[in-house]
Amino acid sequence: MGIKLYNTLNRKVEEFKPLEKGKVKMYVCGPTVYNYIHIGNARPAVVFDMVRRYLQYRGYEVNYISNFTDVDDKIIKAAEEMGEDVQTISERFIKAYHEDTSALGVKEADAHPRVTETMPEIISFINRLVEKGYAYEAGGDVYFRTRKFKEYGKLSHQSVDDLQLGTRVEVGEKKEDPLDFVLWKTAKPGEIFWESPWGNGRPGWHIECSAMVKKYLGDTIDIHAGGQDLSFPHHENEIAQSEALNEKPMANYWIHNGYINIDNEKMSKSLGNFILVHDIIKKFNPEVVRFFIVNAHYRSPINFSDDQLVSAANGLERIKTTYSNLVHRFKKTADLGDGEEKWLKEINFYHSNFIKEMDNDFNSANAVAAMFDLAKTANHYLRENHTNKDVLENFLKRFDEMSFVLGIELKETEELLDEDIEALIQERMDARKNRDFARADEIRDELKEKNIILEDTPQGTRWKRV
RNA sequence: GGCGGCAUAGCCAAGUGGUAAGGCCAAGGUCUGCAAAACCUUUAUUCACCGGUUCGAAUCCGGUUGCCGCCUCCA
Repeated sequence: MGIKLYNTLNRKVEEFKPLEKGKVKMYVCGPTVYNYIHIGNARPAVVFDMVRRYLQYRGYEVNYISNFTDVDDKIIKAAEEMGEDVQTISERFIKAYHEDTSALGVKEADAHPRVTETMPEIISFINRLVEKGYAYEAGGDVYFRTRKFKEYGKLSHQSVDDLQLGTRVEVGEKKEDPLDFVLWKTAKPGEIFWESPWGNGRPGWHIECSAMVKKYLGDTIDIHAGGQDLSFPHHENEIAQSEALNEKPMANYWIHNGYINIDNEKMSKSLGNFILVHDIIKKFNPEVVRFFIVNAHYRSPINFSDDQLVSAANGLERIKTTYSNLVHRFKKTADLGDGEEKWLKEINFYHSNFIKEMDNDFNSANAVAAMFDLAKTANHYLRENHTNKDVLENFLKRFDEMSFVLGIELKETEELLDEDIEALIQERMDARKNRDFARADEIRDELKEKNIILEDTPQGTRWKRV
């Protein structure tokens, strides 16, 4: 049994077969950097990071590329408004992007190419499209001749004639056909520009991804990913550009994540109903935000609200508590418990459920359910008077694997107690032995004020910071 | 107008032909010196509605209603 995934190209769940055995070439469309990212932008970063982690966990070597659009109309506009130059703006928000996504447990891509650093490849790409007759220059702009690419619409399953009905034709348009889209835009006076065979200008939005994919991964890649709203026109245009030039499929699998909604409406900048990652992680632990995201299937729309995050926080806390209880017990256990086989079998059962669910189009919602099942089983085991180190270790190992794939850290940061606090815990233990519960409770309250929670167990008192 | 998605308990969310996962919240109980944590029990005879196919449907087909998205920048 291998990995299956839903391919937007044919709207079917198919078996994943990489181009090269054991290797995956993956490209994820990244952000235009003119603002902090909101939760909706964070979703693809998180879910495709999870996809990558899972592929790695399943033994694939993943080459993962994600771009930054660091020059385009919106950044130029933002630069004008803020009275700064384009590069200052994009640098600032690239840095912010890395801070926000890394807080959410997203690992860096193998490369984060930027438009401004890919200019020669972009220009050469356009040039070759012009040579092949797929593109034409018009008044300093260069356009892609959409109708010439016969398979246009194959990703979004639209026919060019239906598309045309919805296309707005602007006054003064230089295009031969309303469906044509821009590859190179001539610079207006005062705007940032690069020199090209067609005069000073900058690339259109779609061409960068085609050029970057070719540069970093080659003509055909395994997985191309992005938000659902990119499937048209962005990904459709990428396909047209790349396949017109390379005459090979651009990607074998196209995967798209669903939206994050607020009150059942798409979170978007224009509606003004967005929540910045930057802000929400001041209110909630970032891993709670990540847990909330992976708790749903990546293609389902999810509604975002504080209540949902509270619910996610409580659920995550349960798993983390179980994990630290396992660690505590592991440290205290020296004896051997009975019935290893039975427990190992259960651990194995839930672990293979986890794999089975992730194999099935990365169904992390069910994978998380398997993790909860494992937690329940672990809690059952922890009620045993005698535990076996081997069994405890197996629980921990499986939790570690799941936590790697989902990108949720279960390990507590090792913080040593101050000597004073250590002494207080010891004093309380003595007081309890002497049945001086008033003093014992006093100490517990005192520590609670310092955000240290004590829990008494047959194996001694364990503590945690909250 | 074209293309597509969704509707499952108080809330969230899996399940796409075999008799409703999981989480949160709530109530009761067990354990505990008291707590905490945990465990147990209870919580949808039912999956928007109406028909149909089938031995059998939340799942397939037809229709109805409501909500959402893409077709223009958007993750």
